[in-house]
Formats: sequence, structure tokens, C-alpha cells
Amino acid sequence: MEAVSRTAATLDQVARAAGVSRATASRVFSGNLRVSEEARRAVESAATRLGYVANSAARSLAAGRSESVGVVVPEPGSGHFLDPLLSRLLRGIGEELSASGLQMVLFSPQSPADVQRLEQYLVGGHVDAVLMLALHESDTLPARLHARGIPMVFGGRPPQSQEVSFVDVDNHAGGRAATEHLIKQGRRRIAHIAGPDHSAAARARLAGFREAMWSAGLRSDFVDYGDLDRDGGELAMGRLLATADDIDAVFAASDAMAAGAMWALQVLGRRVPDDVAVIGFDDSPIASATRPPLSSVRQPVEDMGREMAKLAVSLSGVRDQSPRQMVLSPELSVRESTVASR
Amino acid sequence: MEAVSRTAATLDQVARAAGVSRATASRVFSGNLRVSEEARRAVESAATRLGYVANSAARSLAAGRSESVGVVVPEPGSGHFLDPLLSRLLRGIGEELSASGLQMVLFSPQSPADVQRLEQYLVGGHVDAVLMLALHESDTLPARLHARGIPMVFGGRPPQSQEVSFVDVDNHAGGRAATEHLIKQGRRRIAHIAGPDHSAAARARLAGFREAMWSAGLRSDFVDYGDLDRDGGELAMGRLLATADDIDAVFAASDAMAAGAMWALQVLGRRVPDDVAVIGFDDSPIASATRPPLSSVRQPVEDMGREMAKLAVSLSGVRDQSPRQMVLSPELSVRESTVASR
DNA sequence: GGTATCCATGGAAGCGGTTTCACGAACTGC
DNA sequence: GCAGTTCGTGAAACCGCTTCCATGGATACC
Repeated sequence: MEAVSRTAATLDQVARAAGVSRATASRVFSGNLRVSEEARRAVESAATRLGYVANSAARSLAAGRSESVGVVVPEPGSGHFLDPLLSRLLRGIGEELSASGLQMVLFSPQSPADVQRLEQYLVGGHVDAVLMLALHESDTLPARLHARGIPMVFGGRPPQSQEVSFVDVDNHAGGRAATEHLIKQGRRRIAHIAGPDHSAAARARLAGFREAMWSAGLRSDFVDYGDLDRDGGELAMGRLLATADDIDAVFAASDAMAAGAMWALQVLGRRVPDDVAVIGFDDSPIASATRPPLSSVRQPVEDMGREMAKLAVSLSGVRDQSPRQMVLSPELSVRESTVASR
Repeated sequence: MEAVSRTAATLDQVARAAGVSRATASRVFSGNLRVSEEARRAVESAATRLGYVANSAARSLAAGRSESVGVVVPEPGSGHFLDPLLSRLLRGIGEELSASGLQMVLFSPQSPADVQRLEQYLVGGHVDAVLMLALHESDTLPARLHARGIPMVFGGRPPQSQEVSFVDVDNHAGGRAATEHLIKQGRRRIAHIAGPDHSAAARARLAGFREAMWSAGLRSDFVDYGDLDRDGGELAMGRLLATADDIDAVFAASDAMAAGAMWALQVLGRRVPDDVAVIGFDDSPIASATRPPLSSVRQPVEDMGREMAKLAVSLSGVRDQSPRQMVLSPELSVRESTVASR
């Protein structure tokens, strides 16, 4: 390979070196069929020789598309359930986008000013599509993006779900699966530690729990609430035991709460899983670090990311953007906290 | 605000509406001082009226800088210690970049082909700077980026650390602090469960442990190794106890290993912290989910991200890019696993 | 053999900004 | 009052690529 000059080679130089016009060289890179085999070879060889890489700014400007997708992640500390899953999700998104040759531009607005700027940026047409990982208050965004014809895909079901495209995990099914697993293990007096009521995901998990219990003809009123973290789980467990001390299983809406619940049980001398089985949700690192290791519901977060990206890609550039939606099923990750000892 | 047309307003339209030339309008947005107060006001009002947002592709092309910074994160599954900290780190980076009006472009190359493409992309001058969160095999990258004058900042000390800029957490100091904390609690026979020897971070933590023990005149040879996950910790703890069953404290190089060690101890009837104190590293979610909650060493990961971004910004556009390095100190996060019961 | 069709190609006009340069008006200093 | 600055401004030349359009040679058809 020739010495790669300090300043990047341009299409013009490549074309000149290949003995063709800029237009033809451009066609080669855009995969245009209308190029002779001969010209194509000349251009390609010149390109490698010069170490040519297309200037994306110029390409975007000329072609009117940015070759990049914006990803908006929620601000932290909001106790959003997504947080621990974020890196898995981004991974899935990145994988799919990079397969399509798209760049991923990450936004994590902190202040209202950031949100404002972000909105301008997105509406300004600097990205070909937007993936939203949480509903920022900015409810105007969907409408404005839509008006500009910029596809937008939500991760997790947004409030006004009918109008927009989204990919979600089936929290209802997850809650049901967790509960059915406990029932199958012979448990009968099963409690649920639910997440905050304002969270749609938490409500769906609760509903799944209720449905499974009803179907099995069991009482479904051993329910308490926590704020998704460990202490919330511990407190809720205490309250539940005070109400009904013969509970034989607990399904918590998060692993952290499940860990807290386990603690509360063990402090009171209950053995897990022999006396009380415990199952969490998310299959986070916590699940394999508790004693005993925690059964959990694993959300297919990587798949979710991939599907979001796919959806965005298939939506962009299309005139008709009727919203599409997709719901992924979580699966059980069974560990020792729910299987009666050998 | 006027109806924002479907297609974004251009600088030209703004200039026309304000009754000035494109050049003057451009000066207003670039913060150029040479503009009369009158013209500035006219342009600004026209801009808000039309909902103008600069087209970043055009700006990049004309100005020769991309207003964006590439962030390369390690592929997953490699058991890299960064993984659980990733979202915190990205947060810090994003915060700082967005304050400078820069975009963050995320890369997570999976295949060798991805790495190849990435390298081309970065070298192609599409970003103003690069933040590397792990040493991909592609050792040629630093040199090539340097040749192009593209600043690059590593997160975590790279192998050949003298030549490049980086921000790292002081693992040595962290290891020392953890150990000294145990000593201060009156522990004397302290063991260390180290991470894999090929990891520089793991070696530094071990060195910190040794230094603290030597300084206190204590034996520092209760050392075993694990692969950073829970099972590794459990196994290592078993081996350590087989060697010396009167160990009264353990410092593990990761929270997961600490959790595993705690389990091993408790299975053998040791009480934590009464018989044996346990401390981890990373202050991950696991730390607050164990029973008892785990003391740990908290890495200032957000700060690390912020500093990396700052460094990149200050480096870009500067002719002389003599490498700068920065080492951040971790701090102790004390919980019940190391404080003798009340 | 002549005309219609096809196809690879090059010329050239943008895409939407930034920045150099020249210019006139308004200052300054003596 | 005049030369020398300073300052705001607009015209115009790019930045590197895509794409429309015209062209001309080769092929197809009758």
C-alpha cells in the first residue's frame, strides 16, 4: 500500500487515478449497476491503493440522507428499569445498524436545555431515523418528527401507543411465566412484589401474575409494592409476611427487590427455596450473585435492540409509515431460588 | 411560531428573511464578533421564526470538522471489567460532550470486518476525536490516527501507555484503600482474590493489596486467582480456606467474586463480617444486593468519562498533541460486610 | 441500411454551509 | 482636512460527493 497521505484521499483523486470521471467513480461506490466491469476494477484498485474512504459529510449533504440513526436514552437516576439493561440494548442496536452500514449517534439529554437542543437536532434532519428508549416529557417530538417524515421507533410501549412504532417486551407474559413456574413447583400461596404503579411495565407484570393465579384458582391478593430497588423489596416482604406468614413463594418485579425479599425472609429464618421460593425479573448480574442464585425472567434485550434497528431501517425512506409494533417474549432463567433442594 | 415547513429552513432562507447576506447570517451562528447588533438581532429573530437548525453535514463539509466524537466500546462477552460500568461511563462522556455541542457516535465492532471498517471510518476523518474504551487488537489504529492528527484518548491504561493520552482509575490505590480499610477494622490475616493476571487492572489491585499489607507488617501471601465472576470467587475462597482456615478478611478484585467468596464462607459456617470481613471492587449493583451488603471500591466512572471527553476536546484542533494522562482515585463504599456487628 | 433503443460515461449543477477577499463607510490621529 | 485604520458586509470560491442530463458508441429491430 502506498504511503497514505496525511490528508484523506478524495473521490476526485481516485477517479483521476483510475482514469475515469468522478461520476463513474461515485457510481462504483454507490453500487450502481451501470458501470463497466473494467471501470469498476480500475476504480476499486485505485481506491485501495489510495486508502480512500468516502467523506460522510459530503455524502450526506449531496445525497440528502445522513447514514446515521439517533438513539435517545433516558436520563439516569430516574429509576428507570432500562438502566441496567442499557448496554445490552445498545449492543443489539449497534450490531444491526452496523450491518446496514449506519452510524449510531447517542443522545442522553440531561437538562431541559439538552432536550430542547436534541429536539431541534433531530427535527433538523440530521439523522435518518430515531430510536427512543424512553418517553421524555417532550411529547411534541413524535408529532414533529412525523411531520418531517423521520421514522421513529420506541423501545418499550409509549403512552399513546397506537400512533407510533415500537418494540416491547411482553411484561404480561413474563409475569405470567414467572408465576406459572412457581405454581408448577407446587407453590400455592404466592405473593407478588410489584413495581411502582405508574410504570406500565410494572402494571403488566402484576397483571400477568394475577392472570396466572386466577387460572390456577389461587388467591392473587398477596401483593405489595416497592420502588424496584433492594430496600423496597425488603420492606415489602416484611409487610407481606406480617399479613400472611404462610406465604410459600414470592415473585418480585425486579432482581434487586427479589434480593431484598430474600434477605428479609432469611432474617426471619425462612429457608429459600425450601420454605419460600423467590423469583425476580430482568436476569441482571444480581441474579447470579445472590445466595442462593436467583431465578429470574430474562428479557430479550439484545433482540429488542436489533428489532428496533431493523424497524427503523425498513421504515426510513418509505413514504407510507404506518406504525408497526412488535412484542418480544421473555424467557425463564431458572436457578436455585425456586427449585426445592435435592 | 410560524408553521414549520416540512423541509428544514436553510441559512439562505434565514438570511433572506433577515435582509442580510448568507455570509453575515453564518457569522451570527458561528459566534463571530464582527456583526452589528442590528444584523444579529434580525438574523436571530428570523432563525427562530423559521425554526432554523444548521445542517450539520454542510457545516462539517465546509468547516472541515465533524462536530462529533467517536466512542469505541469493547465487544461484550470478553468478560471485560468495563461492561457493567459502561452506561455510567457513557453518561459521563455524553454529558461533557453535549456541553461542548459535540455529538457522540458510538461504535461497538463485533467482527474483524467491523473493526476494519471502523478503522477506515475513523481514519477517514469523520470524527474530530476518538475515545477508546478498550484495546482492540488493532494496534495499528493509534499510529494511524496520530498520523492523521486525530486526537485519541484511552479509557483505562493501554499497553503502550507512554505514547498516548489516557484517563485511568488508580487501581493500585483502590487495592491499597480496600486493604487498609480491612486492617483498620482490626483484621490481620487478610486474603486477596485477584483477577486474571493478564489484566493490568487486576495486577494493580493486587500490588495495592501487597503494598498495604507490607506497610502494616502483615503477611501478604494469601492470594488466589479467579476469573472475575461469582463462581471464580467461590472456588478461590475454597482454596484459600483450605490453605489457611483462620483468614479473617477477604478483598476480592470484583463484586461478583466477593459475592461468591461470601457464599463459600457462609456455606462453611463462617459469619460475615463477624468471622470474616469481605470487600469487593466496582461498587456494582451486586454490592447492595448481597447479604450482608458488600463493602466495595467505587470507581469514579462518570468522572472518568467526563475527563476523557474534556481531554479529547482540548486536544482536538491543537497542533501539538503531546500525550496527556490522568489518573483518578477510587473511593471506598463501606457497607455491612466489613464492619463488625453492632 | 437506416432508425430506434440501450447503456456506459463525463460534464455540470447542485447540496448548505464557511471563509477569504475586496470594498465602502465610519472612525482615528495629526 | 487628509491619510491611515478599523469595521461590518456581500460576492464568490470552495468543501467532496450525488445525480440529472446530454452524448456518442454499440446493439437491436424492421
